[in-house]
Amino acid sequence: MLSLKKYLTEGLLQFTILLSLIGVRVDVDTYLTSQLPPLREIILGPSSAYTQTQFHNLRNTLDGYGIHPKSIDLDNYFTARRLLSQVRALDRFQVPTTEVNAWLVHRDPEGSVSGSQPSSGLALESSSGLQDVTGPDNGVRESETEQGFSEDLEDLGAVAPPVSGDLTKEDIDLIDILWRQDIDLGAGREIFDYSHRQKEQDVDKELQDGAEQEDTWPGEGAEALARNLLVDGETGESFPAQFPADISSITEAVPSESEPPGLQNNLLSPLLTGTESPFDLEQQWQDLMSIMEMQAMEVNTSTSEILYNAPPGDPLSTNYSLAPNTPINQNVSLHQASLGGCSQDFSLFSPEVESLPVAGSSTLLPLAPSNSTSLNSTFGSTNLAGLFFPPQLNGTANDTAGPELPDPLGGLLDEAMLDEISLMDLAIEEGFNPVQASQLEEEFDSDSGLSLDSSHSPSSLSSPEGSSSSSSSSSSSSSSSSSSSSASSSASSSFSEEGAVGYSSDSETLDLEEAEGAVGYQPEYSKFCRMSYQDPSQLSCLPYLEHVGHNHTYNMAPSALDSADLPPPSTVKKGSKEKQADFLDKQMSRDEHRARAMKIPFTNDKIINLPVEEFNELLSKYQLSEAQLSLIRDIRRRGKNKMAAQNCRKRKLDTILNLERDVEDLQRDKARLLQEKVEFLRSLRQMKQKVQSLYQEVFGRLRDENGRPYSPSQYALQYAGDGSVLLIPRTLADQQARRQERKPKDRRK
DNA sequence: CTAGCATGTCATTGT
DNA sequence: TAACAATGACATGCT
Repeated sequence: MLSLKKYLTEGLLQFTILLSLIGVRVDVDTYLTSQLPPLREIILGPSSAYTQTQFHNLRNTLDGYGIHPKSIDLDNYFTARRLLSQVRALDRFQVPTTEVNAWLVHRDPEGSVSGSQPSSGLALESSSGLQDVTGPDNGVRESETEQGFSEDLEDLGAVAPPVSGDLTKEDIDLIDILWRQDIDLGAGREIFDYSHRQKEQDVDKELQDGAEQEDTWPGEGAEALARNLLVDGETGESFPAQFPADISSITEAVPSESEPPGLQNNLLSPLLTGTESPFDLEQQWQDLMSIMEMQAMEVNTSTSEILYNAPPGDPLSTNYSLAPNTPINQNVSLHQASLGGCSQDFSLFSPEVESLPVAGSSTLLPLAPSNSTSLNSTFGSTNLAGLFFPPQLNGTANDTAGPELPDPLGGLLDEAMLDEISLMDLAIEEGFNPVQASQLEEEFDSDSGLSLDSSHSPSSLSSPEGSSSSSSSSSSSSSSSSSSSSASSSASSSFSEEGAVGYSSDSETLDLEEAEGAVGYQPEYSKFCRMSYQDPSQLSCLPYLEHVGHNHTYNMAPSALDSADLPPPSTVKKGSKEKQADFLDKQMSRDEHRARAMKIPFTNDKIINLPVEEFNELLSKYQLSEAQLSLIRDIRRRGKNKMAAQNCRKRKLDTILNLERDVEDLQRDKARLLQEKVEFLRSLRQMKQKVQSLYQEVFGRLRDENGRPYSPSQYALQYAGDGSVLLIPRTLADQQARRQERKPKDRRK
């Protein structure tokens, strides 16, 4: 199936590429949607399920990773994989590459070379560069999910150098021009065809056109482009072929002049979260497209070889007018900005991203604080710094609060803020990982953001819960956590009790219930097969017990029981009877064998499940030897203990599952609380800022008896407990601040 | 052949 | 105290 899919996909893509190269535009999506639903599914993978399947299939082919044959954990497995990919999608550029490739394929025939070419190259380079930088930075990438991609990157690095000048086909000269422009701009060809290279090893044997590809790298690259157009290199996710249309329209909207260096990079970075999310890939793509369109129309400035080697802060400071409030760290390179921010920063995805269509020039802002590993630096880069840190300590004091204006609130605010920051850092260290943090920040910055509860924490995802419910279905069906175990166990135990109270038919239902509980097949099977099993052996001598069976066949497959049951004993030949007997012997437990050997006149089932009184009564009816009695007692003890062990294990499992669920709930709560905390911190920040501005305003208007303003270095406003404000000398204010600092510390001790 | 797993069994403890 | 449930520990068989 996999090979078929791959073959179809690759073949179709190749065909499309060829058509595109000769100027025929092919809208694959049309064909797929209208004619070949199966193909569409194969190639496009419209649903997340398909995406997952593709993903795993691809993974299997890429690195041989396979799913364990046991399918119990499939749900969790898929969910975990999907979640991992989601989370890690934050620091990856995958779709942009695809997008640009697609554009190239469709753009070439039109002959417009210069206009959008830089943008494509930039996008590609930025994506690859980001990937490269991201790889080592993110520990999460160590997981299997990322291995394939890392390999891709390695391949990308190891790919043969660009073979510019090897052109052998005239009809793709134009493409080569484009590519060389990209190279001039810093984008290597290998960037474009690495995915092809990677796939080439798998596919070329089937494609039979390896020679052509090797001779002409542009064709090869274009093919790779077209492949990327539809099938993602890493996850196997497929993208609708209509993207090229959108992209071409977008690129047409881009001014012919090159774009500012940071634009592409920055433009794409906010999309990272959305583009790879398998939830609604197409929708997100459209969002992406709209954003890109807006940016492309708004920004029409200079070119961009700086994209990769951009001087730190250059794009930020030169091409964009930054809002005074926006956190900008000009020491941050673009690479780091996009990457580090994704993985580590709270404010990478700040409201500016959300409002990007409105203010496209501010899209770079979120990138700024990427170097900061804590809120400390992030805050420090804002004009709030004056509030949070004493001016004398904050070298990058903001404009509003000059160094000559000491902060009277410094003592209180600083400590409070530092505590908060340390708490935040602690929270991060405690497991609220940077990705979560950044997403959390993003979320509370934008109301429309994904809910942390539903997407950020793997354990807190709603879908995983749904899938994990399969594993915990038993627990979920049995009411709440602590009571569930007892409930589930009481289900089986109650049956046994019922069976014990009233025997005869009840005991049979008891068996059936147990059997059902143990393996989950229909009780009738065991019931009947027990009877037939007993026939040939001891029941022949004790025909009146024929209707009584034992329940030690609970783990027998129903089909086997059924087949053993079906042939009527009278019509079966002796050979088959012997076989049946052997089969019976094999199916019988040790105690049953012993009981048979000891000529115990009743079944183990009775021995085990009869109430004590009836059991004793039964024993009294027969003249049994001491050995027989001992064996019967052992059988009863072992049988009861066996059921008890089963119940115990079931209970244990339920407990574990419930604990697992509780952990998930707690993690969800933790994430929610952290989110609330961030929101509180934010509001606190705003309030402090307000207070600070008010303070400055009031202080600035104060005049001494001579009409001169008070020096902020000598005087400070002191807030009294009754709400009044006093103007006191700075030294006094500092002393009071120190006292207030000490007090809480002393309390802590 | 070994590891891991499921299940049975025993010993012990608590009810 | 008898009966039994619960459970840890170990044995056994299977994959």
